[in-house]
Amino acid sequence: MISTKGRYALRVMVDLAQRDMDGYVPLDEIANRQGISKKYLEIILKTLVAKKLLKGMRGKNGGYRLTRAPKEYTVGEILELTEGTLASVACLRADAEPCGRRQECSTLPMWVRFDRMVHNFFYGITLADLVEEENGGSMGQEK
Amino acid sequence: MISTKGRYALRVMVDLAQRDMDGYVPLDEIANRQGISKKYLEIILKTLVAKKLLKGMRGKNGGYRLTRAPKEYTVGEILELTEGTLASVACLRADAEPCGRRQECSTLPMWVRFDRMVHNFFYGITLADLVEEENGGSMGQEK
DNA sequence: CCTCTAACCTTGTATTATAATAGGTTTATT
DNA sequence: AATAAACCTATTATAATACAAGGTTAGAGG
Repeated sequence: MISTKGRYALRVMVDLAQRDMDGYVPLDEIANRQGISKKYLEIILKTLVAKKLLKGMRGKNGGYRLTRAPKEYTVGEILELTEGTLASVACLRADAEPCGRRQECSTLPMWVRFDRMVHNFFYGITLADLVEEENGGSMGQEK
Repeated sequence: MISTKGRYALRVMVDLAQRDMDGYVPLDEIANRQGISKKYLEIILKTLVAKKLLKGMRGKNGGYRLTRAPKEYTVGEILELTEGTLASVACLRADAEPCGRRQECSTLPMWVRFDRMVHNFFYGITLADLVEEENGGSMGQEK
């Protein structure tokens, strides 16, 4: 399950993508609009700033803004960053200790296929897609 | 992330599917073969027995066995049962309290699509598929 | 009938993650 | 100088995960 961390991060990114690029949007405003705890959001945004997905500006007229165009962000990178990993099982995490049952595991091939599918799904969607979708665009080609 | 509960359950089910249908396989044997804590497995198998995916038999020559043919089990039902839900986000769980932001949520449509994809993936694989896969069968049509 | 085996049942517990809250410090702007 | 807002450090309540311990019940075989 994707936790609130990743989901909130995504919603904030879409929120920022919707209010243009010029000017900073203060956390207070985002938190109120999205109905998310201000203090909790602060923690989440700190990560996004650290990883350069957002730029933070202090003082009056300060706030946060995107560092790239919406279509240059994939949902995958945002989730992976905030959730720590997108891996569906522990043994497929990047930091996993090698599993001795790799060769004989009856389920590993399935998990690998699943992981690939998930990765392709999330890395195939950009922030711009989500903004459009909300504006009534029929983003996708269900498959 | 799928926890050990679901992953172990799956591995046990495949294990049982491999040792034919006649006779019961004791937990001790499964736990040793799979390298899983016996006591923890007990808890997991209890659920599977309660939901009639397995039959348990006490006493000498007792153990566990499948109640159906391997191809009559989907991976989806096994995971959903042991994990509690397959939903990728809290607001899509069956027991979720209705979210007031449903209409305006910029990410919900994406989560719905993702959920559908995950559901189709896991409900499209049977125990029999996993057994074959392990025996060198090239189960699938990568897409 | 007695013993053994193995499922079943109840309880406890260490560790970790989640989802925050509280309060102080620094840096821009007016 | 005052104010706004990001930034930083620490704490915490709740829940889930992944077990472990020990006792109870029900079949099978001698």
